[in-house]
Amino acid sequence: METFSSKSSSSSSSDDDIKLRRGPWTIEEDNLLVHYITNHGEGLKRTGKSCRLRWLNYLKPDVKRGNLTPQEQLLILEFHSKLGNRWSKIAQYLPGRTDNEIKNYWRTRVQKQARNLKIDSNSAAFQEMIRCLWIPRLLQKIHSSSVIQPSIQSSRSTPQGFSLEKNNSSSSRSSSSHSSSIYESPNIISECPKIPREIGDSDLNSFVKAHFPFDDNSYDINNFGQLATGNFNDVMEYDQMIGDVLADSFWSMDEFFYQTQDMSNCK
DNA sequence: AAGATCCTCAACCGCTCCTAC
DNA sequence: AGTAGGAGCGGTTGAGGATCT
Repeated sequence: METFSSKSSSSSSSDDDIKLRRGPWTIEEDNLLVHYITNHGEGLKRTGKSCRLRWLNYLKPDVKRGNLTPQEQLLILEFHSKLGNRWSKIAQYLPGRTDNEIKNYWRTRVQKQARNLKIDSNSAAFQEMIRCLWIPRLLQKIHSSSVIQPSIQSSRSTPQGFSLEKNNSSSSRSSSSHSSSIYESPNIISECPKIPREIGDSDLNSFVKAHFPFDDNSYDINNFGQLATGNFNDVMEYDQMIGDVLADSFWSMDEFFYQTQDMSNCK
């Protein structure tokens, strides 16, 4: 009897995955293994576990390298809010990205911002900040790059049919049977508090306290930057003003802080 | 220029779950 | 039903590169 496991690996779970064989080894498999060891030797002084990890996280041909795109960052934020620290689950929605990579991104980028703000990254307040500040900015960034490079489209899809790229056509979006909530997210912008353009640090302090009631009020408003010197409907205008300095594929909240500081300098 | 500090990310650890026997 | 072993997962570590002083 031969059995197959449909249990997904950390890096992939699409329907066309090669099914892992389980159960007793067949003569053919034994011969294949003997042939392989005869030709290549036992070789490495590594455990199977270590080899597996090296393959999945680094050597596998479809592993993507390089910085996460704004789209990918958006997906991570979105799915983390739904799934929590279930990295392998989140990785299923980012083809070519490993659970390890996503986990590292969350710890080194997202949690870093929470530390800067002196708030708990698991707190409702931080989640709200991501929803109201970070995600809308990523959406604006994605939108502005799709204007610059409208040809960027991909048929690549995630296990549940989420398109990784923003669909420029509202009609085609509405025709999809799997419309992703992520790209409905621009509504977040209107749902979230508008931050007055002309606002001093002390006013900003009050504003943030009013709209983002942190558990710990000792957050450092200086690290929050001049974040609130405009509202988010102005971001595209700002992007045009400073040129396409964000044309590269990576964008982080750090840059967000720097940009907003620059923006206030330009006034 | 050099030492200190920070940051990133690949790899390891230990636990849980699943499967074969 | 119980046990052993392997796979997969999330948390953590540490080497090495980057940046700061």
